[in-house]
Amino acid sequence: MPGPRVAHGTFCTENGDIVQGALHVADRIGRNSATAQNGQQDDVPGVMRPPVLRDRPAGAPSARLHDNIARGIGIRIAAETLKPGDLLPGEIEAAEQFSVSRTAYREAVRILAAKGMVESRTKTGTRISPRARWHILDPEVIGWFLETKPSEAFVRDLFGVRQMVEPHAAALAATHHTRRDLDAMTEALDTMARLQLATEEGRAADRAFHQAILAATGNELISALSPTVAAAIWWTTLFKSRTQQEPRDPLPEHYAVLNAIRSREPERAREAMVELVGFAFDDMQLSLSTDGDRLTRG
Amino acid sequence: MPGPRVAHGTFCTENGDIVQGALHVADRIGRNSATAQNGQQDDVPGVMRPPVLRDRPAGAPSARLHDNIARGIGIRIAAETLKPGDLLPGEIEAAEQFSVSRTAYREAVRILAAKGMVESRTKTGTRISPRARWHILDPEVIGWFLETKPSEAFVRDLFGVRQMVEPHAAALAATHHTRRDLDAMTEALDTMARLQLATEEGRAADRAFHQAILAATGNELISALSPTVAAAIWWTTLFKSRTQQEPRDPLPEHYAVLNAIRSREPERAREAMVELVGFAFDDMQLSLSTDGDRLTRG
DNA sequence: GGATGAGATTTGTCGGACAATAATTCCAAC
DNA sequence: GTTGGAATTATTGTCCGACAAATCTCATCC
Repeated sequence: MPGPRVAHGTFCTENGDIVQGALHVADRIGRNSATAQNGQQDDVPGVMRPPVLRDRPAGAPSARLHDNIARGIGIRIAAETLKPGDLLPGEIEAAEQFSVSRTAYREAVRILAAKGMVESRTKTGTRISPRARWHILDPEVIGWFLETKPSEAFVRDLFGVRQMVEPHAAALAATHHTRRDLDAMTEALDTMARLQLATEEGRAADRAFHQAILAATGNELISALSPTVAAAIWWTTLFKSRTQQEPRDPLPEHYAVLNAIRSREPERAREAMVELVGFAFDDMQLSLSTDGDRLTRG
Repeated sequence: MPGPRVAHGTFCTENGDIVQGALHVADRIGRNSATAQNGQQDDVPGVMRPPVLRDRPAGAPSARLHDNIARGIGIRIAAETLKPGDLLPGEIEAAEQFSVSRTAYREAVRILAAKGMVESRTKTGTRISPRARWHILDPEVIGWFLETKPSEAFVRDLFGVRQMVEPHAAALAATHHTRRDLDAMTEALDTMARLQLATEEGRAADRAFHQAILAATGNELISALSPTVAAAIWWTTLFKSRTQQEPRDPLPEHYAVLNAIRSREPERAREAMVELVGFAFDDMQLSLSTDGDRLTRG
């Protein structure tokens, strides 16, 4: 084998860049001892707290090796530490870097492949797929994008989806909603009013409100966009509460939407939602312009 | 172990239903001999031809065991042969039914889990997730749904997405499109005009046209809805060409959209697309009402 | 110069083993 | 009888080592 082989413990990008030790997920400090230490925080450099896009109730099965590895690689792909076209190390070497068996590493790769982010071929190896193939609407993938500081373009795209989806969904919800849907919206909005957006619970209620609207469309495909919408909301509300000293009260717009839906007026619901998303869009742009790169601070 | 144990070669649903031998994917007739026989058709009962939602050029890596198994189970879930809450057999038993190793079967399960369709827990086993958790916008999942006769509700939901996405996208494309985008749209439409929708190539050009519009929005999240839109188009055009003796010429609406986008008139593009989707919606409902259950015929 | 074949490298698959986890059962104590 | 807790046990999670299959590379031959 001629030519200088890449040193152990490194990832090699297509351009020849070397990512030093970029890939080691929470070394499993002695697999026999220390079962009690539930290391929640996987230390990925420069990440924000994991967004709660989907509430896993109690038994969080996130302790599985392959899930953690898939997440670790997925975040690095989202953060463009690993770029499309880059080749991952061979399975034996990669497994060693993560200190896991080849089996576990392979299952992680299967997860990433299922999300369109990598592609494996014999002899060729496993390489990062072109961005257009990523299943970027996949809840977990979106979560990985939010783990690092998302690009401005990504945040704008997220809001592009909101602007497209939510007014339409509000109109549909106005005509299609059931009693149960309305209850969910009402309860979510009441909790949001009670707890405000300063608390994580309050923000969760905000997301739940919007999710309830998508669900009320009666269209399960539209409802499947909830995580995407939630991601946009999560991002905005997080930074709004950080950057604005006196954030505008978002409740009036929300109740306007709810009331229009309750009284089954599609057009009014659409318009109210357009206005709500418009306000959120302004907040988002404010966050983008003012916040700079303070995003990664603990 | 008291009580009658489920016989070998069966899947057991939650209600106690037994699915006889429902799960055997293309038994790999002697893994040493007969490499030449590329068994393209996985024999799943009552399926239509696999839709070409994403064109895999040449090296179709579909020969992999875990992909086939994931696909087989995914289709059965989509077809509701396996229902949410149902428990899959244990890994050893399931692997035996597919005549593969536990490793290969497990990788298949990881794929399905990555798409939100199953959930594995120790001791509990692997069970089908509630429908709301399925990543139903995932291209492969949509493909699995189209493999069997989709429910009317699903087809309507697909069109609900078209009605929401495409007019908005057309308007965005009118303002955001680049020269390259316009070329792609024009070429696709010209091919469609030349080959008509009777040929698969012509239908592919139709899908390519709509995909180009989504891409021209410049929003990669909206663009990620291409497979969903394509699925709706695929379904309609397939049955329109079967059921209608003299299908209406779809080209005028298409060129109306293209011209509006080319001249950068968002509102006109939106309206033209509303009309186009409206026509398609009518065709879809016609197919649903007239075609009945002739769908699965070879 | 192009086609062809041998070799080497990488993923794909196999089989068996043990660990970790949690549902179940059973026993004991109240 | 009920409740609490410990032992049992079934199931997934992980590891290891080996071989098969595919295909890229390169040398060879026509």
